[in-house]
Amino acid sequence: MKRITLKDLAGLLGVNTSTVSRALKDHPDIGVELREKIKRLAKDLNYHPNMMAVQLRKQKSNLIGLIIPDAIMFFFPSVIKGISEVIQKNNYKLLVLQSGENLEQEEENVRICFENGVDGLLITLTNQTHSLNHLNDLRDMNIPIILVDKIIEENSYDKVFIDDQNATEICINHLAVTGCRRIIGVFGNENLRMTKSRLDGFTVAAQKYQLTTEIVHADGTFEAMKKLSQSILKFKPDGIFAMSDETLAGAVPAIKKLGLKIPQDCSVVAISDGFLPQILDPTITFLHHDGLELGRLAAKHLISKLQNKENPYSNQTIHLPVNLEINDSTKPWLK
Amino acid sequence: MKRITLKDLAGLLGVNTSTVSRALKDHPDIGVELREKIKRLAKDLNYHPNMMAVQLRKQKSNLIGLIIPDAIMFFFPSVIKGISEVIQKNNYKLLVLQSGENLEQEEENVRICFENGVDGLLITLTNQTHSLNHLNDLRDMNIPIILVDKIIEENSYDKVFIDDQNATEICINHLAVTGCRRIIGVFGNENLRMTKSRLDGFTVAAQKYQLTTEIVHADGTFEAMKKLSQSILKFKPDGIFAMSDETLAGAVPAIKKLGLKIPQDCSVVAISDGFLPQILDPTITFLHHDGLELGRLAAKHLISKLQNKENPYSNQTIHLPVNLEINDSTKPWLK
DNA sequence: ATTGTTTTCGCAACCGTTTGCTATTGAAAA
DNA sequence: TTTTCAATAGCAAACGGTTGCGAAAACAAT
Repeated sequence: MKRITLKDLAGLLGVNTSTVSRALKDHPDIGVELREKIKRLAKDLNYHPNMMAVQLRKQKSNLIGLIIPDAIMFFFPSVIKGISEVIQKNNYKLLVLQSGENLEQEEENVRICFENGVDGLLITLTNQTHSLNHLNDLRDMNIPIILVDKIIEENSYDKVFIDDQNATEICINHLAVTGCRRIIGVFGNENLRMTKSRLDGFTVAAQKYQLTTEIVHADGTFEAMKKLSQSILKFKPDGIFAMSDETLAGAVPAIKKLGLKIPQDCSVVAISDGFLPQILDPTITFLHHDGLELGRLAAKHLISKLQNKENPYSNQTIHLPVNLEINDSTKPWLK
Repeated sequence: MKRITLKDLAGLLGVNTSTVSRALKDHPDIGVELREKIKRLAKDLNYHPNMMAVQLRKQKSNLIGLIIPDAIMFFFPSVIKGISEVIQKNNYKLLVLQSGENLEQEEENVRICFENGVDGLLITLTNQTHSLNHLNDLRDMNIPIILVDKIIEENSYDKVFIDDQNATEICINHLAVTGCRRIIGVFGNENLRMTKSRLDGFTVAAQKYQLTTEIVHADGTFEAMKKLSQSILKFKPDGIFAMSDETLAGAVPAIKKLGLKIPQDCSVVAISDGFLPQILDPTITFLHHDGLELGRLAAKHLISKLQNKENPYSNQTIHLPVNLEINDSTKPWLK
């Protein structure tokens, strides 16, 4: 079956397509009587506008591009959900592109966004992205772009992410005030800005509380587990900080395997999206790096830029508020 | 900055837009010399075709709609990833719409897909969806639609999901051959087709092995935990089957709380996407309901329909192959 | 009766590409 | 020299809407 078009409706009623177009959007130029007749027919024939045509004419796609490294990692599903929620509520549509931690794919994805005329872009950079030149085309067109979560410093785009240094300080603070003096920090890939910032927070807080510390860098869960095991044996910590879900997932088994009890023998605090710490036994105190809220915040910020036609590149840094979820004995996720 | 168009290029070179259009796609009608000149200019000026126009003209969007209840639930992130992978590899784009387990939102999302001229649709129905009438518009246009994972029986659309009954039988079989005789099955919302099928499998296998069984229905993790706790006290099982991640997440804490050891006092087997069973302590044997593969399979099926212009509504049922991951003592996810 | 003002609707251009057909060449074949 | 035929490039319609402007008719004011 062919799609019903404005022309079809116009032909059937012997009026001009422009009249139909206006009638359907309640333009006052069209008489009430005719207007109703047109709307009735449109409904009867189940007319739906062809958005490709609308978009072309209006030069607006109502499409938002979302480029992420990997839809499956701990954090991103919630981010997608948060973004999608806000986007849909504002009559935008979400084009989801995965880069698979691959810079070339990311560039390709940006190109796809450009060609499809996205009105705005939300992008979480891959770990390999060290320049933002591939965003230039979109920038030239004044299309708002927001860097989400994984960002790089040298740029003038808006960014939405948590204050990594502060978040880490809060975690270490908690360890310190609950009595820990010897703390191991488990960190991810040391080339990432995120890792560096959290490392900074770790160092600052450690100095403040005069803690004895040790640092473990690990790429991925398994490496974290192996390296931490050795480190624990040598260093004999009474507290461990995991900077991410990936490292936490390695840290907890390592601790258990050595026969240490959490938190009696060794406290654990992590920065996490929240699922893992509450599923582990025992549950772990964590600083909530809330993907859902981060997604919502980023999307809202983008939408407001779009609607208020603000300067698309205001170079703002928006920090997601964080809070510590003390979780040593309860399972609030079961509530 | 304005976007460079074919017209711009044509104007600059004093040729017709059709010439430029053909040159850029290596049409033999255009002389090699001119063709190269055009391509060079296009590259220099960083020309990108406007897909909205292309789509309108070609009446093809290369867009695939994905409608899911909730992007954050255990299973769906992997499904999204699998689909996205295959879709991108075939030069399609993914429009992701969430229904939030809400039928009206689902209908709205279908409408959005229709208006945006998706070339195909992948849809995981909400729990409230009991009819497929809202798909009629797309069906009338001969747009291929594939039901993924959550399906309903009464329809003639293609479906991709696991053989729930068989999967359950495999799980119960494993419990039986490892010596369990008294088994509790923990099931989700009893109105869902998926629950019914898994219940059927449970019953069939229980009969086959002459097991004594008990059934618990629970909506959500917390309810599963509460109901199962009581049930365990009364029934004294030596094996527990959880039909989903949601129920499993309730079952394991319930068992532990009663002081029972897994698997010494009570074996546990679940149908699961795989993350949770491998994160729990101890790790749980599970039948892998693989979202990643399911997504890939569904997407591939859709793409092949699109490319081969097959009958869009062949009413096929495609079952994802399943396999049991015996996981009582190892943590393969750390490998 | 004339002029002015609304109301109601049509005309046609436009958004950026694609594509069937035609027109203009120059060279090979007759 | 005339005919034939490629090779090359242009013309214009089409995709399905939107929108500025003008036209006709109806009504009010003078």
